[in-house]
Amino acid sequence: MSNRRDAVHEILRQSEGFRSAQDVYAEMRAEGAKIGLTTVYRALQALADSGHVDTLRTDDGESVYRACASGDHHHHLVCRRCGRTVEVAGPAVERWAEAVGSEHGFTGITHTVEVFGTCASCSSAAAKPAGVPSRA
Amino acid sequence: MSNRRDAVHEILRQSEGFRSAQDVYAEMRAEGAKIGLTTVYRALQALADSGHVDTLRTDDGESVYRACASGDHHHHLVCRRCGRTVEVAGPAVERWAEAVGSEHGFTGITHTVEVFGTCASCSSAAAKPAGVPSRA
DNA sequence: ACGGTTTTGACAACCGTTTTCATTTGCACG
DNA sequence: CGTGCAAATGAAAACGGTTGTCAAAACCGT
Ligand SMILES: [Zn+2]
Ligand SMILES: [Zn+2]
Ligand SMILES: [Zn+2]
Ligand SMILES: [Zn+2]
Repeated sequence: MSNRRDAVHEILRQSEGFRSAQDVYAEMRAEGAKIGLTTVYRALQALADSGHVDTLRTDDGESVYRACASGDHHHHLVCRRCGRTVEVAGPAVERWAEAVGSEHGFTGITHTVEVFGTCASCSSAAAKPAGVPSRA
Repeated sequence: MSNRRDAVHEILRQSEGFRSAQDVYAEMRAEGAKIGLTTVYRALQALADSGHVDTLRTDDGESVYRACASGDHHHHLVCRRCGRTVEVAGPAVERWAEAVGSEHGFTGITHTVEVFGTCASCSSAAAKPAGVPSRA
């Protein structure tokens, strides 16, 4: 439908990790795109609602978004340094969550699972000189 | 050390689920306690830093806190209706997170895991008349 | 071209949280 | 008891991400 929406989606597709709304907005403006911050927020929300992008909250309360390859339910292993993210499936976790829920009489179980760490290139860069910039 | 800090801690101890800073502040004022919102925020942060309370972010970005019985690492199964929370251990999840991390060359693995659902009393109350208030 | 609908975006309002900073409190020492 | 000093407190202002407002702009079928 919306041209803007696709533009935002495209930015996410070209990104390696999760991006914030302001982040995406800044990049689009830098590229000369004529778009408003409000529209970026709306696009991201729409994409998230329609399940086209995954979203999560950073520790400091910022919402970040990512266009994931898999449309199926999955989780994320994200580098806390550079943001690089890999999608991971966790059948074991899915079962565990379901089990622990019903075990206590809870229904309609959902869960949030995120794994953080320092990726190989970042941890090797850390030991030596200054590393590559951040965000991919 | 601080008298205020303990007072805040106490409120959390008496609570069944996670509470927000403003939430705690409101209750303390209602009880006639003379305390400022700033201090509540500081107390909660200190308690969280020292590991005396667990904290997590709600979907709408609010930080909430809870005084948990177990000092060991654990996760939470929280009723999305009334907020009632039960602490759950998940050795399987711990292992899985660690495995999936190192599998991809990540180090210093940490993780966030929360399980949500509707508790037994809430789901039975939902089917019939109007339910009990919220928060405990 | 034309009315009606949808989308857009500059700007202001929101709201939880953090900072600031002047005041109060707690405590050791004389 | 004073006095001095450092930590704690809290009212109010600043912050920052997000959402709401509303008038202008882009679309679209006719
Ligand atoms: Zn994903
Ligand atoms: Zn899952
Ligand atoms: Zn806990
Ligand atoms: Zn764990």
